[in-house]
Amino acid sequence: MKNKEVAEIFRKTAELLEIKGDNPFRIRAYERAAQTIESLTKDIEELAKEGRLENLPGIGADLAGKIKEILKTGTLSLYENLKKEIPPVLLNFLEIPSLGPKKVKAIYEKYGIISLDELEKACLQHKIAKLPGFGLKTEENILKGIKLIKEKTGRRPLGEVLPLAEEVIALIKSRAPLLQIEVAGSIRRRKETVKDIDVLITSTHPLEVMKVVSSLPLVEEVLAFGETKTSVRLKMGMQMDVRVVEPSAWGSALAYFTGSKAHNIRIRELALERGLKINEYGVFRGEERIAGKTEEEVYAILGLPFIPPELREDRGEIEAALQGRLPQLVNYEDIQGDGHVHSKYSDGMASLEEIMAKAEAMGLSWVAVCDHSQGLKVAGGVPVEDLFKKKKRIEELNARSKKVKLVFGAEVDILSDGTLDYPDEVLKEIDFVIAAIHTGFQQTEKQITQRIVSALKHPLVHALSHPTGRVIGEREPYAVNMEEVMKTAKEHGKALEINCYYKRLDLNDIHVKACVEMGIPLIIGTDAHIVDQMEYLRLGVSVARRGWCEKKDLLNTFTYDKFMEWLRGLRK
DNA sequence: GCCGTTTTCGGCCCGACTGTTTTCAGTCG
Repeated sequence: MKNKEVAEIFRKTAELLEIKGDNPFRIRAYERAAQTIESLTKDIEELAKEGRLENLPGIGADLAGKIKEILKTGTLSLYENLKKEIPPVLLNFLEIPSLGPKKVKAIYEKYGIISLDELEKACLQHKIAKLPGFGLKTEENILKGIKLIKEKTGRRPLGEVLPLAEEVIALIKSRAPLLQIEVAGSIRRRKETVKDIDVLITSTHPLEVMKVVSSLPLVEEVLAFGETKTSVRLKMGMQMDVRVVEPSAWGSALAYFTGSKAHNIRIRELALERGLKINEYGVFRGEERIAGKTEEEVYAILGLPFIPPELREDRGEIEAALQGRLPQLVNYEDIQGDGHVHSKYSDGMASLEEIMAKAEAMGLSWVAVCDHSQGLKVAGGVPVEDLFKKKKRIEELNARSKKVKLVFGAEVDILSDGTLDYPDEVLKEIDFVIAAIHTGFQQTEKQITQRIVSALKHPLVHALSHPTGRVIGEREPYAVNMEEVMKTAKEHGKALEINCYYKRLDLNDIHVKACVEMGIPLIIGTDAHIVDQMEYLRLGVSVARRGWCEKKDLLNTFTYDKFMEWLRGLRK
C-alpha cells in the first residue's frame, strides 16, 4: 500500500507546482515518478532498503531522497510547504473542464476563491469574465463543469463502459460514411476504469462523419466540433472524443490515440533518437512520410515488435520489446474454464444445468461451481448435507455431458480467526476449495494478513478468491500485506484468483504482474451469480494480459483433466 | 528534476480546438 501513498504525494506535488507555474519539466519529472512508483510490482520500502531507488527510470538522487523522506516521515516537506503557499483545495478546480493550472492560479490570485461554491457565485456575478484571458463563455463552461462535478461523473468501471462503447461504435458504423472504426484510448488498453470513450475513424468524408457523430441520439451536448476532432458528452454522462484521419494514417493514429500518454512519450523519444518524428499522421524522416498505415509498421520502423495495447503503460514494455522479451500474452481463445461461479445452491440464480448450457454456448469445457460456505448465511451458504447433494448432482451431470464438465467447488469463508468454514473431513471431499474473506474487513493489517496466510497454508485449500477485497468505486482494499500473501502462495504452490466480476477485478493488473514474475499460478473466476455474468470472463483475460500473463500462468487454460490433476496434485 | 554512442549542460512529445484574442495562450488528450 505504501507505493500508492508515495505516488499520490508526488502527483499532488506536481499539480501544486503546476498551479504555482513552476518549470514544466520539473513537473513532468514528479508525474513520471508518481506513475513509475504506482506501477511497481515490488514494495518501494524494500527497494529503498536495498538502495535501488535510483535504478528506477526517472528517479534520480533528488527524488530518491524525497522518497526516503516520505517513507520516514510520512510526508514530504516540499509538499507541505507548497500546501501552505497554495490551498490544496484548488486541486479540485483542475477537475473542471476548461480550467487548467494557469486559469486556476489567476482566479485564486485575483479573488482568493477556494471553494466550488465561491467559484460558482463569482461566475454568476460575472466576476470571472472580467479577468484577462477569461470571458463569458469561460464562465459558462466553469458553471457547467461545477454542475458535472456535483453530479460526480468520474471514472467508471471498464465492464460498464465497454458494452456502451461497442454500441456507440456500431451505431456510428451503420450511419456514417467511413472505412475503418475502432475504440482507442484506455478502453482499448482495457484499463480497469475509464473516463471517456475514444473513437478512431478513417474516412474520405470527415465532415459528414462528424455531423453524424454530433447528431447521434445518445449525444447530450457537443463540446467541440472539428473535421478531425470532435468531442461530445453522451446522455449517460460520459465524454466521447472522435477523431477522423485518412486511411493512410490509420496505424499511427491508432497507436497515438490508444496511448497511454506515458507510452507515447517514450515512443516519440525513441523516434527522435533515430532521427524520426512521430505524430498521429505518420512517422516522418524530415518531410518524408515513411510509415503509418498500420500499427505494426509504426512499431517496426522503430525496431520494435508490435506491442499489445494492454501493455502500453510504460511499465517496462518498451525495454522488453527492445530486448525481444515481450511476453506471449494469453488470449481469450486459450481459456477453457471459468474458475468461480455461483449456483442456486447458494446465492446464485442459475441451476447447474443452466451453467453448463452457458459454458457450452461460450465454448468453455469446464466451470468450477464454488458456492458460499455454510456460515455465510446472508449469501445462502451451503450446509454440509446440501453440499453432498450438489456433489452427487454434479457427478450425474458430468457423466451425461461430453462437452462441458462442472468442477465441484466451494468458496469457503476464512473466519476471523483464520480457520475455515467447513471442517477438514468435509473440505477433503470438495474438489476445488477457494478460500475468501467476507467479514471482519475492519481488522488490522496484521490480523487480516495472518488470516489469509493461515488459510493459504491449509493443505486442503487450493486458491484464494478476491485477494484484496476491493470493490471499484465503492470499497477500498482491506488492510492486507500482499507481499506476504504472495510469498505464502508461492511457497505452497497455491493459486491466487483474478476475480473478474466487473466491480472487483481483484487481483488487479499490477498484482498480477508481480505474481507472474514470482511464478504464482493464477485463476480467473467470474464470480457470476447469474449466467450472463460469465461473460465477464473477457474482463478477466484483459486483467491477465495487462499483468503480462502468458498461457502457462493461468489455470483457466488447462483442460478439465489437467485442471483436476493440478487440484489433486496440490493435496498429495 | 532527469539524463547522456553527438551532451555532465541544455535539452526535455506533439497537435487540435476553444475562447479570447487581432496572432495566440491555455487546455486537452
